[in-house]
Parts: sequence; structure tokens; C-alpha cells
Amino acid sequence: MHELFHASRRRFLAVASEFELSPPQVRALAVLDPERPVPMSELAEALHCDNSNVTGIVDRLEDRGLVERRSAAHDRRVKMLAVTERGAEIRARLADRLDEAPEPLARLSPEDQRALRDIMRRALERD
Amino acid sequence: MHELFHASRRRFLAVASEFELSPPQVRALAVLDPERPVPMSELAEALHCDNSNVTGIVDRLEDRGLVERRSAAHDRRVKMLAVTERGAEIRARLADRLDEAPEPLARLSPEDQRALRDIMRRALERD
DNA sequence: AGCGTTGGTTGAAGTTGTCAACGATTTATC
DNA sequence: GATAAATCGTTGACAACTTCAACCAACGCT
Repeated sequence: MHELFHASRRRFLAVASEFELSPPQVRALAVLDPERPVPMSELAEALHCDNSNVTGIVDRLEDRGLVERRSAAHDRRVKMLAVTERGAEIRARLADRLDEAPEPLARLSPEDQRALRDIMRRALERD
Repeated sequence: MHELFHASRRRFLAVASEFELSPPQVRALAVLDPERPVPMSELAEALHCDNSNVTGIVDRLEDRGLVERRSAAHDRRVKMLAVTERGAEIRARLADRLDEAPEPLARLSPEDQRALRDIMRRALERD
């Protein structure tokens, strides 16, 4: 199990540097929904970190034109995070790379892969 | 799959702060072998980071008395990293906490857990 | 002996992370 | 409706991580 996580972590870091993004930036981009802007605080919660931390991360994502801050209509304190067109494109390519099965699992037989998928489904279905 | 990694990551961070160690410090301590000191460069390789990075991480682990730098007999350039008695104790408790099955998997039926274990074994056995 | 290489450290620069304090705004309470 | 309390995002201070380039000491080779 640890080995699997280790392999996944390594691949995650490799993909991040491949796109010249830092790990938290990749995580943020993956969490954000191009279809539906969300407040900063929601991103902070998803990333398990402080509000003040996402300020900086979003700053840098905004500098690269991947994300946009928009003020919300219903509450002038909150800022909604919208993924730009370019951000959505990067995000999609990122997802493609990250959705590839990690190396050790890719070598499994088709039956094992199916069985694994079914078990994973059962593990998460009660949420 | 991503959800599983996410859950594991969250637990990992929780355990780290529980022991008042930073994530890289936990990783380092987990990699090191109390039975067999290894050179710094080997730790750097295991952590997928620069040599200069482990210098600082080991500095702080040494400050807390969890790890010791010993000069190697065969080559006076290299420094062997040895886990202290206290370090080994923390390391063991850390392993206990990290070896607990992640939340979603713990709820699986015994048959599914066995099947999962067998699949994992097959995935890694060709290494 | 001399020269290139290697192992670890140092310094600079940038990012991540937490915490406390703050300004602007909203919501609750009187 | 005015005032107080709570909320959202930002800022500043500080510690840790990360990479890179430069460096020193020590090794190995010719």
C-alpha cells in the first residue's frame, strides 16, 4: 500500500513539474470547477489549509492567467474563483495525465483491474 | 482512486502534525532504517529531492535527537544517518498509525480486504 | 603529483504553510 | 435602525521546504 502511494506521489510530482506548476497549484486547479466558480474559502477547505494560504496560491495562478477572481453578487466580501479558458485547457491535460493508472496497477491483468475497480467503488459508495 | 489518495494524504498530514513533525521529516524517518545507517545521498534519492534539501531536514531531526550523523569509515566525505533510540521509538509509533487501513478501506468486508491485498501483492511482485 | 569527480554544506531566491491582526462587509441583537 | 458579533479575504511575520549554483574536503585515476 505504501509503495503504491509512493509511486503515485512520485508520478504526481513528475506531472506537476512537467507543467511547471507547484503541487498545491495542481491540486487547486484540479479542485476548481470550470463550470462553477467557488469562493476562496471553499478552495481552502478542499485543500485542508488556511484561507491566507490560498491567497498566495491563487495569486500565482492568476499571474499565469489560469484562474480569475470575480466578486460575488450576493456578498461583496467573497471572491469567486473562475477557471479561465487557458486554465481549463491545462486542467484537462493535467487530468488526462493524472488519470492514467499508476505504473504498478497498469501491469495488472484486466480481471484484476476490474476487480480492483469494483472494490474501490464499494469502498467509497457509503459516503 | 483519487479520492482514496486524497483520504490517505489527509490522514498522513494529520498523523504528522499529531507527532509535531513536518511531512518531509516523517517521510525521512520512515525511510531510514534503525538497523542500518545509510548515507545522506541515499535518503535524498529516496525522497526524490536535492542533496542540499536533506541537509536541512536532517539538521532539524538531529536537533530533536531522532537521528544522528556519523562519519563513515571507508570514506570520510559521506555521513551515515543513524536513527537514535528515541528516533526508533517515534518511528515505530509512527508506523503503527500509518499502517492502519485508510478510512474508506477499513469499512470494506473482510473478503474484499483480502481480495484487495492479493491484487496489491500481484501488482508489486514483478519488481 | 595533479585533475576530474563525488558527498555534503552553504547562500540566495521562491513557494508553502500557520498564526495573529486588520479592513470591509454581513448578520444578529437589542 | 444602531451597535455588536461574526465572516471573508488580505497582509505581515516567521519557520520550513525546495531548487540551483558555488564551494570545500576527500576520493580515485592517470
